[in-house]
Amino acid sequence: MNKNIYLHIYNDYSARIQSGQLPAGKKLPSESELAEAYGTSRETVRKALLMLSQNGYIHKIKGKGSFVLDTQRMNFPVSGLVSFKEVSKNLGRSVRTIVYENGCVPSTSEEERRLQMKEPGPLWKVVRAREIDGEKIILDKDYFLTSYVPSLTAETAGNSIYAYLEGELHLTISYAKKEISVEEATPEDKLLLDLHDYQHIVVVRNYVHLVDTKLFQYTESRHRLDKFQFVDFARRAQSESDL
Amino acid sequence: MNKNIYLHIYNDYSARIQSGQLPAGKKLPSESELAEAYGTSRETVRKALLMLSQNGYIHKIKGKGSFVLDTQRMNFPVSGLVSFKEVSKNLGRSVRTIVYENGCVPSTSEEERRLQMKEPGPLWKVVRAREIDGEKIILDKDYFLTSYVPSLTAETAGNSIYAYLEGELHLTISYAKKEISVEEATPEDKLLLDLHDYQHIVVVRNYVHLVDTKLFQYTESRHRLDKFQFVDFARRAQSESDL
DNA sequence: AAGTGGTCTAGACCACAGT
DNA sequence: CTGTGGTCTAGACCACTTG
Repeated sequence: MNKNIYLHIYNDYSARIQSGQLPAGKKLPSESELAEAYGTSRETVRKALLMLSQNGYIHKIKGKGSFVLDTQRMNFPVSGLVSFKEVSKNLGRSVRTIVYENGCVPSTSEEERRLQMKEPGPLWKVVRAREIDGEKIILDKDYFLTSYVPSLTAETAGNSIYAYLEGELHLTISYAKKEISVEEATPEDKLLLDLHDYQHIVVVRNYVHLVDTKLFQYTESRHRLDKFQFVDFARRAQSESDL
Repeated sequence: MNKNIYLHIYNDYSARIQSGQLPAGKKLPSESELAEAYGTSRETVRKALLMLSQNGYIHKIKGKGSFVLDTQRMNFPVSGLVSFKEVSKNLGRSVRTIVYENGCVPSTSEEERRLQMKEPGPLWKVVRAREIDGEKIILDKDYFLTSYVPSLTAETAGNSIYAYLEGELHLTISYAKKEISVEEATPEDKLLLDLHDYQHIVVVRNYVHLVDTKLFQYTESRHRLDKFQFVDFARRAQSESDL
């Protein structure tokens, strides 16, 4: 068992910090001590600590040590890909998913542009509303290239599509670009969501790429203004030329 | 000259990729080749490639190599700290800064909460509007703990505060938490910005920490709805327990 | 001076791609 | 089989912090 020791260390400490077992400000063992404790080398420990640092769990200070950050106040480090992050900020609420549409459709010109399609073709389209505490707050519109995702069952659409893509189809998602903007609410928004009198809506566009760098999914997540929140944790760049 | 070789490699390649000299899809030399070319070891090369990958410049595929990503379409990798990122999405526009307020004020209870102050005290407060193409689009409200920033000149407030903090005061910014939400426009927003008839405003709250993990600055950036855009580049997490 | 993290080395073995 | 990136090792020297 000498594989992915750094992930093991990372999981150990991220769990202990998230659970509050290690409180904010607490000093971690030194890198040498951790190396010995896990029976590994210092560089491997450093790899785990780098990840903890980049994900907002700890903070390293040269000459002093590594310290637990206040993750409670941080909510949690976002900038992630995982689908429901924006929603599940406050857990312990009743969440329900309503599937409005789930099937294969011909592409529109806008969808071709979003998915960088060279010519019109079929798309798998899923439209779902997320209901929280009895109000339909979020409209999720997902588009998949049929070459990767031939079809989705209604049951899958009602649950986590990501789990299906990775677990069943073995598609490996690699990276994504996310754009957040505010736009005028469309008639569709007003029809499918409980928008009250809001005239605008927060649009989160997600362009999802596979390991072969191919764009395979485009997702539009449309949030009611008052319920939207996005949290981002950012470290200062080390390089000068990074703008 | 054997220090920060990995930064050197990173700067070389990020520059070449941003300039378009290395086009999207181009394969980089292998890690061994790069190690020899730069007269260093493979692990050092890997450190540079990891940074390039995390900042959205390249993409690594096991068994195949490292490939340049389409950074044009990416706009640029955000999740940064640099102040004007949200604004400067489209460059080449006339941008002007109007300083409304720049001085020391007693703290309000909300400000004490934002800055985690235990008791009331003086704050350095800067209020500025950003005018783009003749319209005041963004209202920036910055608060600094006077223990770190005793004062700012009007000239500094008109330019980049960050450059002053790091260059002159030698404060090293380490990390920040950013929160994006949409709120009702205040009378102050309507007075100081060209809001048209928009009743809501996008609020970006920034909590900035120094290397000693102390929170020293709180910034509120209030954007007119229609001009707001946030772009984020996210890599898929390697760990399972990351939610 | 002792302890800490930051950087670097020169190897090694593995898993995966392509031939 | 060869070449690629992914992981790991057991050292080394440096810069910084603290006593």
